[in-house]
Amino acid sequence: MFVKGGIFLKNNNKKYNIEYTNKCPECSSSNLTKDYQRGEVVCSKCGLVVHEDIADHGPEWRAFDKGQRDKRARAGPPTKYTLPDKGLSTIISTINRDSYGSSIPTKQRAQFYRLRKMQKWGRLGNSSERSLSYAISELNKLCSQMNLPRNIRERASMIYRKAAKKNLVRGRGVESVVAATLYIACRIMGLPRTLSEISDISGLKRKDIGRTYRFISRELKLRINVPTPLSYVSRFCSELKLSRKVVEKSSDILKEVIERELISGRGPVGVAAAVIYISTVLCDEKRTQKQIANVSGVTEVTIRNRYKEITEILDINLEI
DNA sequence: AAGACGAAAGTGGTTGA
DNA sequence: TCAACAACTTTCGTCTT
Repeated sequence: MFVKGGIFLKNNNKKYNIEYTNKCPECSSSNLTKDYQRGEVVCSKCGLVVHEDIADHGPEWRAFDKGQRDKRARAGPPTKYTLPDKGLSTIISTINRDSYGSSIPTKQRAQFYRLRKMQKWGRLGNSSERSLSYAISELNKLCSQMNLPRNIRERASMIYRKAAKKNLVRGRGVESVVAATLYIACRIMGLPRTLSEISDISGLKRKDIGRTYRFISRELKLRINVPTPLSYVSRFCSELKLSRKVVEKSSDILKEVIERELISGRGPVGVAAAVIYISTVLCDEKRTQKQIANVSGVTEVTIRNRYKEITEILDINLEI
């Protein structure tokens, strides 16, 4: 056990090791960058995503002197949208002691037992709250299977709450709304996942998730930007175990592609896949179209079509 | 044998009348 | 609401390495 800012971290925790050793397992460079917004630790030398889903253990505010700190400090953890009651509930303790620490007489213990039971019922009593807690457990399942950082989880459940409040879940199935809110949260936080990825893991149909996603974003008037191909590049590259060089090459090519307006109307995932393919060939770290197709979820044909267009217009020669 | 290529037909979403 | 349309997928035969 180690202590950091009053928080105990377990020794066997993988996150702990990475954050504290600060060495890349691939090239053992100590130049790791933490990106709390993306929830990733990236090696600046080789581009390996050393760890995803890092948590920010610090408070969400900053204080510059003792006065400010005292003013802002408060009891308890920050509120969490992933708990059904946002972590704000009062719970009758199971320890049979009063506020002075002396034990409660046996006579009254039965009474406290009944109180606890009734409070439990009351907390998760009505059906909307029960379905909310079901939705959140589904969300947590999905997120951990997809290795998504905490902030996306929080954002997704925030959106789900809004949807539930507006009665948008009814008749749509909790699972598909959960998947859709997760999809939205990923895009808002700049870590887009494709509909196919979420569909594969949740076991729901891509079409259904897509339809629910459009419905929810329209009804809640969410303004969601179209993801740029760039937001997929680093993730796909790290899944393909490609070096930093390829990532940089890809974003260089992508810049030109965007300038020449080669992406209008094209699916961003296909463009990202094609650019990565080109970069792997140019950087002598070639991956087959099939490998790239597998991680990106578009077909080889699409990669071919995109990369033909791109190489033609940008005058890139892939021979030799 | 594996990878790349491209033609052709099919699918699902968007758009505009 | 419906047809036209572009992007993308699936399938498959052919060529190259």
